[in-house]
Amino acid sequence: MITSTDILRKLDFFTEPGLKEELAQHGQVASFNKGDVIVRDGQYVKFLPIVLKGAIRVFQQSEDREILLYYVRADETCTMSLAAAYFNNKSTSHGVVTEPTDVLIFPAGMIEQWQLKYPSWNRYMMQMFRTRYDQLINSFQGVAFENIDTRVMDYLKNAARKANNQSVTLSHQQLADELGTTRVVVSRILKDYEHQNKIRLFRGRIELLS
Amino acid sequence: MITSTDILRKLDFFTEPGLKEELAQHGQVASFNKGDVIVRDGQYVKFLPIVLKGAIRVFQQSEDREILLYYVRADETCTMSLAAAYFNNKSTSHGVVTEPTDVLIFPAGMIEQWQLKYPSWNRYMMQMFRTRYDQLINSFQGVAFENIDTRVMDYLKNAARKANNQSVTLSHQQLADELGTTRVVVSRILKDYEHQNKIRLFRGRIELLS
DNA sequence: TCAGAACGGTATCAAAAGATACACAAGCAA
DNA sequence: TTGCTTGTGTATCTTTTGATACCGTTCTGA
Repeated sequence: MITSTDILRKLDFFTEPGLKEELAQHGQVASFNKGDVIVRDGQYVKFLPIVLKGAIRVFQQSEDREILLYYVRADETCTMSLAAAYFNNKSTSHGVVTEPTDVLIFPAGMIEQWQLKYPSWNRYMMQMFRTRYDQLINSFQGVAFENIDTRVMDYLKNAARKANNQSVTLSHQQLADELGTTRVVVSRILKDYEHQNKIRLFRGRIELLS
Repeated sequence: MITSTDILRKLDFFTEPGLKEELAQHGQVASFNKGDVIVRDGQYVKFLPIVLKGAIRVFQQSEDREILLYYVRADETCTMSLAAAYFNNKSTSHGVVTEPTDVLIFPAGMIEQWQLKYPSWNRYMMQMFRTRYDQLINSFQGVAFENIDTRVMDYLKNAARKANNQSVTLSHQQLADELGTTRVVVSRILKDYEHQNKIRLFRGRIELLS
């Protein structure tokens, strides 16, 4: 079980003691399992989450297509929720937990109060907005200018680097979803890469060579 | 000539008298002409601009391609500059004036101070971040899921609506740049639309019918 | 152990969009 | 006027990607 002491130790980029106290006081820890839906399109956002452990996949959906915005990982918050909560708007995206996840949630109203009191809170928000925006630009650049084979390889290398492991556990379908294309296309490209000895394919797993 | 009184009257979503005073005190009005470069990739951002009149085109460039992020128009600020200024980073994008433009600029350092003093300043920043992010998602959706012919028509309708005019002054090349494609493709599509009696083409001008 | 789901391989076809090339017209400056 | 630049029309060809269909394999739960 996570205690408030843990929280204070963990979120140490919040430097003001007062802010830490408020985080512990107004915040509540909630745990979720893979598949749990944290935010839904059309729902009002009353609480802002900061992920302590795990990951939330945030995406938008329109008919059959979906567009991946970002993952919220440890120490991060969801800027879509932040904006929606701040303006008391409905969410325009979905947030789904992809692995066992602990989240610190607190009432939307705190956001505005903390802005006026705690510089490190402002830094945090600015940092989050900037990171998300950069990420989105990156994805955009990818979709606009790179061929899918390149994007597949970029994704794999990135995933391998993050996991610190040459082996990426992922099905072709999942990979297709991440890149906004179809399974057949991904399978085709992966097979090519395998023939070029750049990767090796297993069921549900892709291994990077070199 | 724009006076400080003008500024106070214009930016009336800044509700605190103190903030208005500071805007007038620390801010300077600068005028630019079409083609002037306000921000350059790689440059440090020491001043934050708020556009009073006109428009700045903000985009990123990589080799031959460019990606349009947004236009900064009256009452708006450039979130890329805002983030860069706040963190004392170099800019990663270009800002070019596309029509005669007046800008209120003030030192980057004010941003953090105002966050702690003026709620309406915080609202303003949040609003800008949200708007830019939504716009980028929209463009992304377009590029990812719409065919170019649809995007061309969307762009034209949008431009016509904004200008409150069925006639859009724009060359095929410019339109191609906005959409991140090539002139030939745009010409082809426009010709099709003309044959379908949806538009009429002139040199440097496109007229929407219906 | 058996059925069904999830996973992956592959072939065929079609559509979308980029690349290239060339022609001509309109506008502009010397 | 002449020559240069900008804008536009159009044809041809190729590449990339998506759509569809069908197959076998592996895994999992009843």
